[in-house]
Amino acid sequence: LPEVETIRRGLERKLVGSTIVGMEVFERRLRRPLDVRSLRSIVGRRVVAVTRRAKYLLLHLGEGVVWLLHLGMSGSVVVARGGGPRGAHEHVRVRFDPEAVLRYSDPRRFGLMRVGREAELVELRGLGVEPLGDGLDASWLHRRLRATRREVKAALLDQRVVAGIGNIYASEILHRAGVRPTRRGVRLRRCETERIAAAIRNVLSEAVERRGTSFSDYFDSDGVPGTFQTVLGVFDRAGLPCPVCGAKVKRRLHGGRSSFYCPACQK
DNA sequence: ATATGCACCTGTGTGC
DNA sequence: TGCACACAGGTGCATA
Repeated sequence: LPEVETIRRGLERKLVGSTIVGMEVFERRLRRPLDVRSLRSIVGRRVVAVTRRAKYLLLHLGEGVVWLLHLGMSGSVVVARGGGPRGAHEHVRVRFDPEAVLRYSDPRRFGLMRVGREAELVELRGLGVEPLGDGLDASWLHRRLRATRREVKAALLDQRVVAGIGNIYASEILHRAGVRPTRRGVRLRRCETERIAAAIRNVLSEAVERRGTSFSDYFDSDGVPGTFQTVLGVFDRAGLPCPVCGAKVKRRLHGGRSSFYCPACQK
């Protein structure tokens, strides 16, 4: 979410008020094949607003038409003045007036791009509350987490509960809250769910301020990396000391995804 | 409801 | 240098 929000702000600044004047599709095989005809239908429309829902970007084009983008694991969107040759994994290029070029690249092709009416975008159905909005109230989160026997890390990654927490931030949030990723929701105490609720807001808003976490692929719509990787407490730090207590950070796999935690700070 | 595994892809790092 | 393997920021589906 912090990465997507950073890109949203860049697109808002650069594209609101601009008109789409051209589109080239180089590769249609994303997670779902691109529907080139409906994509091309946005040529001639103007960007009215750029919003975000969970990890989806919505470019509002007037009359209820929305251009929906998801960056998957490795996607990027860069907006610049000029074009240049096609990038190695550049799949779509869109030209705007006044002069701007948006380049959508995605090496792993797990991303998504489609056009539709907002109410009809099935991808947005069933998403949970926005973690930086008003919906994330501590009492509500307590009830939701206590209502499940799942591990709390799995519950935080479930986009139907809180929409937008990814694997980096799930580990960071639980470290900040002092709760092990393997704890069952139903076993959490009130004070713990309160700390989790506060950590969700604090970790995500700090990561937004730092313009996201950059390891290798991610950069914003100016091509600039984020800086949250410099303040990570546990993520990708297996064997290194916990910055809070100095104990060695551990890594474990559940369901094919890594969790990182401090065995001393997190109970 | 939940857990698990796998599928979709390419790139990178590691150990041999 | 080549090779095999594990793993990577996400989501969706099939199966128990």
